[in-house]
Amino acid sequence: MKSDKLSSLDYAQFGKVPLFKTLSMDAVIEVCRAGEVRKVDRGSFYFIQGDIADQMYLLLVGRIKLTQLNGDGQQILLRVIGPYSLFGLIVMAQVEQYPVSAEALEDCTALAWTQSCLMQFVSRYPVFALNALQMMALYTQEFQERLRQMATERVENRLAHTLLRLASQSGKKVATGVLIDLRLTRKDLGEMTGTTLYTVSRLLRQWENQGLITADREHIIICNPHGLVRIAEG
Amino acid sequence: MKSDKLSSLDYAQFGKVPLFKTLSMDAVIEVCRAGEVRKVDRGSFYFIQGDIADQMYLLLVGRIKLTQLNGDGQQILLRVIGPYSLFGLIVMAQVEQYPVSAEALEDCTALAWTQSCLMQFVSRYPVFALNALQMMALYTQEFQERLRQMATERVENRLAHTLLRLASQSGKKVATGVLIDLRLTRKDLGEMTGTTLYTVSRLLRQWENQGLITADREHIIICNPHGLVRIAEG
DNA sequence: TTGAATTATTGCGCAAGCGCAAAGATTTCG
DNA sequence: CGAAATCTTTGCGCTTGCGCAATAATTCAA
Repeated sequence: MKSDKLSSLDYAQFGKVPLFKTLSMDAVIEVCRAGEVRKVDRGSFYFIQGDIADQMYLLLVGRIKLTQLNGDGQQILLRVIGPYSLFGLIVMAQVEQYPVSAEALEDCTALAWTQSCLMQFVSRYPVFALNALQMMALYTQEFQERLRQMATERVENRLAHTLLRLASQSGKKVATGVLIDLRLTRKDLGEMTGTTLYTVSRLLRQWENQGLITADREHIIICNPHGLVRIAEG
Repeated sequence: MKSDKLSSLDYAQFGKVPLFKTLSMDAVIEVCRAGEVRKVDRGSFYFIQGDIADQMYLLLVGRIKLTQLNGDGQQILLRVIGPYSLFGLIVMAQVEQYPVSAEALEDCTALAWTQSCLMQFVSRYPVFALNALQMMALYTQEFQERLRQMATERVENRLAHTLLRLASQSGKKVATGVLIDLRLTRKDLGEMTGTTLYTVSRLLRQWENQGLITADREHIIICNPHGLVRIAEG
């Protein structure tokens, strides 16, 4: 991992990061100046599940995949994030180890802060801790909800929910619908939904035949969101 | 729900609540004095999923079941808590609505604080927010883990995990093993594990025949934790 | 450009576990 | 105490969706 000091960046974007909410622009600039720039090549990891949790990151360029392994090598994909998203937030909660792995899907650039650095900012700007709490609460809610879906809903409902969530988190409007441009494989979608790549392939094909989506190899376009919602809701 | 002011209680116990970690005993007493005592009968609710989230609670007496519903009335059981556990922590994160329901399994007594009251304590004792963040991070981790288990493991593994988790959270040592004394029904266990009461019944019976557990109607005793771990790990 | 690697599709058989039904056990409450 | 309610067990048939295998399509790298 190469590292550097931050030189000149578009500070306007930083203000929109939820962790910095209600901070003055001066404070935001001060915080960002204190971060180290860290670059990681495609396929490499910012951290691996079980590593000592010592740094929190703000992604500037690229895409990151957050995954969790179990004992026998099976993994689930928890989320895929893009620029101006935080990862490793757990560091603010003073947890010992990262509970997930963060893999660069493309060549990535991120800002990194150490735990002690973050704690200094917390004592100077107390709203920092409350913002972090708010973000963590949203994660808890999301995972509770996904857990409930996993426990009570069938694969087709869950996959439809996954597509809709991805579309709302990072979908782009195009002529024929909403494009999910995350280069997710059938295996990735299976790991997000709790099923196999075979079942994902069969369902996507079926929905494509029904005109609900266009499932090109890596670009999925949702043509009929309403129809997909009906499937998601059972 | 009847309510009252706190009169005389065993303050020593309050010090052990994780949210109050590193607070002076004087501060703990001040915080607890500010809470209102709220009693709820067995079968009633402190709050229901979707209610405006206006109060955080510290359970003093009884047991509370936290559940989440989905659209068609199916529910999952997220956790069962006992005395000196917090619930409704989400209020500190300034989230609009409770994402779960809190049902009294027995006649219960709890201390309740309003959001504005909590925010005052946060500004006076900044470590409050960090402690809340830490607790919320532990929840996130637990739900991530349960999500992964739900997605990748089979029912028998998950049920064994559930029993082991319950034993470690609230098990009591008895002559023949570790007693889980939460009066959980087969349906409750099914809702925690993501399966049906039938499958729970069959598995418990099977494990009882193998001498791993004693599954009385409402008391489950784990006689052979090691054997159960082997099942949990596959 | 060509061969290797990765990803997607689809047929097929099978196992896990769902869920109805019926009977029995235990608890609750008037 | 006795009736109603709740909880548990177990047989049985059936559905979901897993997962191997073979093939095809696409991408990557040299």
